[in-house]
Amino acid sequence: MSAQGERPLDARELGAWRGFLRVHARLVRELDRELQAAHGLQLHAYEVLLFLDGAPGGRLRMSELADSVLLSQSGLTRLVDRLVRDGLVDRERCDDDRRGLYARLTPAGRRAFRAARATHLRGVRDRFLSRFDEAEQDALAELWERVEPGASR
Amino acid sequence: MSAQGERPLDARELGAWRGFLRVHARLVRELDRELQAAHGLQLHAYEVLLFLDGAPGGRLRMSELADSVLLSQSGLTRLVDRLVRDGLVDRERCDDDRRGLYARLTPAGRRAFRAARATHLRGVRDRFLSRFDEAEQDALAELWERVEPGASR
DNA sequence: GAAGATTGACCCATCAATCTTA
DNA sequence: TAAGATTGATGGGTCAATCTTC
Repeated sequence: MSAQGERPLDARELGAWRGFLRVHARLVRELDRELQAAHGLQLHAYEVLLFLDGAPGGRLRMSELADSVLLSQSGLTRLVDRLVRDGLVDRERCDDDRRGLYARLTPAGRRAFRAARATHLRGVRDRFLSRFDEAEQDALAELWERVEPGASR
Repeated sequence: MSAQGERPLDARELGAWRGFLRVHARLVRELDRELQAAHGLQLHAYEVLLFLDGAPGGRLRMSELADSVLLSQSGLTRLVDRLVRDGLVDRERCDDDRRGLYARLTPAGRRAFRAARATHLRGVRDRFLSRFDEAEQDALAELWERVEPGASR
């Protein structure tokens, strides 16, 4: 592996690596704009709502959310600030551990998420998933697992 | 495709899509930190140097660079500002079209790139490419092409 | 003292407007 | 009038420091 470090990427390696970067950059940009245009929601905001929607009582601790969303703890705090400002989420002190806070979906947040979901699912399927058959989707997930165990969970 | 939009992602789709997002988020963060720690270079800055290093005369028009790097035109201007400030790049007016500017690698920029390259190549291979055999790398590149023609070029 | 969460300072990226040359 | 590039305003993200509760 030593001198390997010096050899530039060959065409095959470039295709696998740069392709990954380019596809990610374009897809995320497009999905973000699409969500923003249709529902005034950022992609990260959508993900927060998604996890809250799936959680019992529509609420989750800030620290749990931070683990799910691809964002730092403080980044999540700022994002939830905006969601609270927009009335999609509110905060609730934990009863058992008064250091902790829940972020909780409001009825308006639930509606916003449900509306945005159709747009987003269509976007992800049209631009990404529809390009692969089932075996290829499984293969991709398996590759992600190899790079980062738990990534596709 | 219509009602499809409403059906949440199944386990297979989730694995392929969320895995992609998670792996990208972690990899880019780690590679960026690594480059920053070892050479004071940001990942985007590395890419600029990479393209300049490969260009004849070590220089490229700003607009050409913006097409290669995953960055907006103005984002590139700011980044090159910083590289100029750090002495790794300088700017040169085009002779034939005086609206245009070249960004050109300085000797220090060339040295910085060569030094950073070993670190970065090792990082990309260790964390990503080494997880796949040659056939899998080809397969990945082919999948990226399907999502975005030219992505792996 | 450590964990959960927020805040202040700062960096980086984008959009729309602008300036210059073609 | 359009193309190449930069700039001002703004939004969003991170780190390190801080506050509160365990």
